[in-house]
Amino acid sequence: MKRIKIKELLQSPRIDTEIMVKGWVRTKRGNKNIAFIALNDGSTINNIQIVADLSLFDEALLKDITTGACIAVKGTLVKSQGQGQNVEVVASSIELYGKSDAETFPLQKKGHSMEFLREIAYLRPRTNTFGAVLRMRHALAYAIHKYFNDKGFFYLHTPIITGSDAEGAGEMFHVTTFNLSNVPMDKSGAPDFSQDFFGKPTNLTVSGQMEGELGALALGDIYTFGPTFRAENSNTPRHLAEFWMIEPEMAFYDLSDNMDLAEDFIKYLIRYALENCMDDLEFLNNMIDKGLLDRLRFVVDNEFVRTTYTDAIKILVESGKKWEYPIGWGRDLQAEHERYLVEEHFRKPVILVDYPKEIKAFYMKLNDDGKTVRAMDVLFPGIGEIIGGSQREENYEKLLARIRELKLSENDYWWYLETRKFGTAPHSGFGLGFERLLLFMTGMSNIRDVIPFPRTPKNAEF
RNA sequence: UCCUCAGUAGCUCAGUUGGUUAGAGCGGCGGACUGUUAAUCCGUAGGUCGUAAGUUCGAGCCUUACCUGGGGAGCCA
Repeated sequence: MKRIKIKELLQSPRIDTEIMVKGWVRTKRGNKNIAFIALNDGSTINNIQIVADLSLFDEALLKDITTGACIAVKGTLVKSQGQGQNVEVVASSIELYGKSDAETFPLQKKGHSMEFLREIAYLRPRTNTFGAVLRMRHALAYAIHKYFNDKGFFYLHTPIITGSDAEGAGEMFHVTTFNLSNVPMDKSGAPDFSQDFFGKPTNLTVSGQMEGELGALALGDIYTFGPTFRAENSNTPRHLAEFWMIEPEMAFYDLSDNMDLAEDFIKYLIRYALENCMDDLEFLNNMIDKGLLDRLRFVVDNEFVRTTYTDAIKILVESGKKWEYPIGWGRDLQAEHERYLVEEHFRKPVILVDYPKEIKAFYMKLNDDGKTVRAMDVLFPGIGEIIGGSQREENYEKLLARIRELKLSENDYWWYLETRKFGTAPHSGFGLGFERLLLFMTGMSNIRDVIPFPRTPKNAEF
């Protein structure tokens, strides 16, 4: 007999048919005559109730059916006599695949703290919460590919190992095959990378944007979706050393087109989740964050506010509030400022544009005022900046001038500059941190709990 | 990296001005119960109080250092 997934079983239950389900025991209750087993196979957050008449089964077998054990059950699907579920399986035979010693199995029927579950990351996908989060993570990854594919974007695979310093965006992990206790040195006493695997210093990528731009200037619209790495000693609920990033890059898009895409993209993803992940969203709404569904619907139903950095500064000054960090034109906005704009002043997602060039990256297109660049940050309630992007500087001379102004190495960017020599074009793009998106979409509060195996300073277990 | 709070049973926690033998709930184990829903009821085992040093007649409690974790900040996505 072929196994049926619990999700399918519950979606279109065929009463009085013989079926077989396989999964892991969540709970077992009952008395001397009858046992009720809540079985979950990961296909859905919902369990199927297995009813076992104790007189039909070996006592030793039933004793081994404990929380966490894996079993295969054949039986008849019937309407449930009890409250709490519509259908249940009256078992005719049970096969035990894997025992789960009750004294040492760490998961209980009751809830655990997120901190404890993080220590048993090899088992936490068996919990309702992590099952829901991981199913949503999959659904949104799929929705991202579907969104871009349907719009004619091409998925570009940018390198994980790079020889360039990208935009100087933070500390990088070195990639080397050197024996670290015996590194070859050159005459000046520095490591001699000409003897290393790639013949030069290499790192794990911090962004696929620059390679993405090359793709956009050939294929039109591209996106990347892959792992990125930051070796910064950031110990916060919003940072990972290894995280996944989505970076679309579009030829012929100006900043306004870029904003339109970013807003449409995020709303599409939320709508996709509301239409396809409701079981998991309802669970998360009940158990993790009571405001989750309202907040998701609110974002879908409202236009994002678009305003300039300069106007935002004005609003912050005129608010009359006392700030821990000073406000002033030319200073970057701190978390407290962004939160005020999003959560108190506008009470909506906000897109800020036209930042001072001094506080943004060299590749952003200079505005006519000569002081600001065509940058955009999308700010969300709770998590702050969820998207950062810009129109890119496509003019060779201006780009080169910025690189020199900031005393960056021209050699490092030679290939990036070449694209501005041969058929340059206006283009734009943005980056979205996948786990930050998941924080918003699931209501989880720590980024370590929306990725299966988090990598953070001092933590690379599993 | 900085600030701050915490670390006591498998889990979540309580533990009085420093004082004899460190407690509870849940979970586990044993038992009861004719359909349970985080079942219920009775019983029971389970501890190097994060690590190291110090103060003291005496430390879970006070001091110092370190380790680990939470929250906030910076950097950022």
